[in-house]
Amino acid sequence: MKLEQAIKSSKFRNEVHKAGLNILYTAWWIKTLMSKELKEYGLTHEQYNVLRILKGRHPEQICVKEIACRIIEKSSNVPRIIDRLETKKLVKRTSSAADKRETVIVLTAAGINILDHSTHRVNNIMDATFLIEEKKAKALNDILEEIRKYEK
Amino acid sequence: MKLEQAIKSSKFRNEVHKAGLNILYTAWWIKTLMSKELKEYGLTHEQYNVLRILKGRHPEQICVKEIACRIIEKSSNVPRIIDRLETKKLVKRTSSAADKRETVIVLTAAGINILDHSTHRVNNIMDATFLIEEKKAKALNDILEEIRKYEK
DNA sequence: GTAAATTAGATGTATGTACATATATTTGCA
DNA sequence: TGCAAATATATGTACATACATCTAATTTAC
Repeated sequence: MKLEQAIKSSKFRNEVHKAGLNILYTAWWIKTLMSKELKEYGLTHEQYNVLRILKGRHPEQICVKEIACRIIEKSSNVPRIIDRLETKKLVKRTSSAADKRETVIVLTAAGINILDHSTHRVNNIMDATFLIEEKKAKALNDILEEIRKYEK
Repeated sequence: MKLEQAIKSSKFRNEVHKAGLNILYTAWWIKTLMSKELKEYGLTHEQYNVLRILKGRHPEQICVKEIACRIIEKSSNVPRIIDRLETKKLVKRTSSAADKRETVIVLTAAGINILDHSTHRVNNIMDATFLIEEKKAKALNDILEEIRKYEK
């Protein structure tokens, strides 16, 4: 869908301004698409993101800070997301022996299981919806990274 | 900044998968950038978005449903955002005479004033940061709209 | 002409974001 | 060595999101 239709507006200062809004709208659209698939597993998009990060290092335990620096939305409150994953017994939280300030987290068997199934579903929906050539995806990645070139 | 650095990960299924994460990360980055500027005016990104929509039709009054269909994040709870704008006396809320189910909203003088100043600031920061050619922005817009082609 | 269905908006709840502050632990240096 | 600064995480608060439910008003359908 064209952005003009999606937000019922056609007044943009220029293509660059439109691009900003288009990125925000597309991000909302992707999150909504993923969240619909994750709902069946009782997971939110953010909980899924944390589980994926844990999977990347499994069976190693990783600390809260390390999850925080890998998460997409940097201002997420990681301890709170872990609270909910712990309640659902998808992760186990332990105080680190090496540094008692740290809390280390590890996936449980149930966590691995739910992640495997939900990842399969999420990948399928994305592959079926995100229908662009690798070449265009590469061009998109290059432009996004050029935009963020002066990131502080 | 490269996405690999931003999320400390370099394992993507393919360029298309990376593009999805890159869009999500860039959207977070843009919102954070804008929110920093808006903070000075005591506005959140979402409140700003609603004020902009009202400005687009000013001095006409528009109803809650119409704001909702123009907003970027479609699942926003518009009545609640309006609550906060009303408390700050930036908008006025009235029951519609034509259809008493509707609530119509209009910007106050204070609302117009704060919007003018904050828009100036937001546009400046975006122009100074989003440094890409119109041509590339156009290419970006085309690819994003191709991704959303099969939007339900 | 009235009852049922639809629509607009308000409100409730769980979760997340953004940011400030508190607590415990570790580090670094005088 | 001892104490201030830094670090890791937890917790508190205001606001937003996602979604369900409720109420009032309007439309429709018979």
